[in-house]
Amino acid sequence: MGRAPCCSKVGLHRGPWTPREDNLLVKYIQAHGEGQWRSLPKKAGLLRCGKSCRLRWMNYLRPDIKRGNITPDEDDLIIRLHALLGNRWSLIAGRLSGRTDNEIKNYWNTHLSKKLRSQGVDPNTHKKLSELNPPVQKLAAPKKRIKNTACSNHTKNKGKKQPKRESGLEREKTKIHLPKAVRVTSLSPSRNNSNTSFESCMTTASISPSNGSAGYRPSDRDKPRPDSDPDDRVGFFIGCDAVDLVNGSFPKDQSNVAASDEQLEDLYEEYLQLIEADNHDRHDDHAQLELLAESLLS
DNA sequence: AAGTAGGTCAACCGCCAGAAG
DNA sequence: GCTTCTGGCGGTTGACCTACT
Repeated sequence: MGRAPCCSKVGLHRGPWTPREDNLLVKYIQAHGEGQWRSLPKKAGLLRCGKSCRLRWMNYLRPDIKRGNITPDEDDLIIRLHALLGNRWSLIAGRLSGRTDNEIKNYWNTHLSKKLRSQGVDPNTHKKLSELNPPVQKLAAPKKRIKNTACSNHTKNKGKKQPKRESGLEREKTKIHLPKAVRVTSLSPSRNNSNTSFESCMTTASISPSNGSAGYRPSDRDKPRPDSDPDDRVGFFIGCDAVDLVNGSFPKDQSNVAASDEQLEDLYEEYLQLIEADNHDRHDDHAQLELLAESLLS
């Protein structure tokens, strides 16, 4: 059955988003919530494909997104999750609060795979290259550039397909710093449910610890993959992440759970402790991660 | 200073599963 | 039960950036 394109591309804007478009999208979602992506552009006054709007929101404009500054702990977690889950970027991103699958995927492709190669590890199999095919090691890319990663992501609007480069000031304008939020309501129990409004996301925004790294898990991403068990709804909150990593199990019914701010902060603390403990006890955690992977993939 | 090669990452594409009609 | 629609995912692209020559 042929599938109609998600939208007619005729007359629609493509390429990098302008600050104005971002603004329109954010304002619309603030007012009406996420969802209904197909009709959203028209209602919001955007000449964009709904899919493009969704992507822009999910990967860039969402208030709970943490951009750049991927910590060594996150590095390590990504590598180990990749070893267990493979290229299941959304699942991996789901274990890292505020990170998007796109960011993780890009980060993997541009940094981590090279890092692994330079360590003599095949990024696909996570096995020693020497065990697989010794000559391949020469593929390890030499680090030529010293990059200021502190602002590598969100301070640059590296417009794609832009006819002309924006000035530094102009680029800066597209940087949108919205308060981080923690979503505690499940998205889209049904397609017509627009209760997952921006407001509902924002009402719990204050629970993020001041370091700004706690928070929301992209709930939709937790939707079981087609090839995974229906019960594999992974942790809905970052706190659940901690629980998951520690126990290798998930709360049975998360869909309607709304943790209190205090609970979430506690759970986040637990998460941080886990990361710290991880440095001391990799073997135990690896076993826990394997349990996690099994539960995700079974 | 100019040219080049390679890195980065936002955005796009095609496909799929599940919901809705 | 079938068709269509919608949202989501992973892979890929390509404009832009920047270190190097």
